[in-house]
Amino acid sequence: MIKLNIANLNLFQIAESGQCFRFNQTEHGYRTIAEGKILDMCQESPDSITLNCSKEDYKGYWHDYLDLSTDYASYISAIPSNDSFMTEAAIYGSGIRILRQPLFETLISFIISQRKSIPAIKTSIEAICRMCGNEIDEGIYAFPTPEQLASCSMEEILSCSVGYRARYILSAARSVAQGKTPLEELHKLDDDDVFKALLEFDGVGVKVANCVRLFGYHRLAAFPEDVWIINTINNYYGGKFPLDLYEGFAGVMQQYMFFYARSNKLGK
DNA sequence: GCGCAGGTAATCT
DNA sequence: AGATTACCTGCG
Repeated sequence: MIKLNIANLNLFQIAESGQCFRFNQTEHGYRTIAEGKILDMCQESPDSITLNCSKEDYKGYWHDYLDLSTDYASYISAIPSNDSFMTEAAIYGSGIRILRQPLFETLISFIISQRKSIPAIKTSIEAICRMCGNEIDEGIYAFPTPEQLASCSMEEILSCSVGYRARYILSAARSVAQGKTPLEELHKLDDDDVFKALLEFDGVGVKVANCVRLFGYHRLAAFPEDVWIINTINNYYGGKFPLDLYEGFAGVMQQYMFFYARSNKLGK
């Protein structure tokens, strides 16, 4: 058990921020599953959490997964005081951190996300894990590797309620499994080239590529525009968000905006 | 029972 | 380039 005293980290806010689909509330706290590992977490106070994992796993994986080295307070204090919406939104979601999620899982998850509600996305992802992921613990399955998913038939993938996205999923899994698109290698590229490489996948457009760039590759400059963000910009920024004010960390602002708008059912 | 959901690609003008 | 439309299916 690891106890951390840290500001700007709220498990509820992260779970509801829309960046992750297997980071969910449990009886006692929160649980996330990533890279074949399970992490149980508990919010002990606004400024402290406990993690149920070994020191090795913490240092070797979860520390970076939870993005604990990034100073979010500095991003929040960089918000100009005349941007009253963002000031408010950042206070509201000040515990959000942008996770470093497994690349392949992030890619497939956001391909699934198109025109689906968040609960429906989660249902499909769990079905895929159960269908072909390793069983990590009793009834708990890892997200499949590219090879595992690529070896599934179209019918099997269709059975996970993904509809017309099935061919996108299979095509992406095959491309990665065959080494045609080496996801890990893309880490070396700059933001623009990561974006272009992701757009090569069939079924990946601007929105999904930006989500993978932000939530997988941790490129904080990426600014995914989904319906919540578009509505918010239309309603509160006159249709144009001042991206230049947030150069290099607009993705963090996107998260504050999304969480604030969706939690308060703004826009629509 | 029924519209819609964290979009994308194809097919128009 | 910009606008329009079909698309699977579970959730509310």
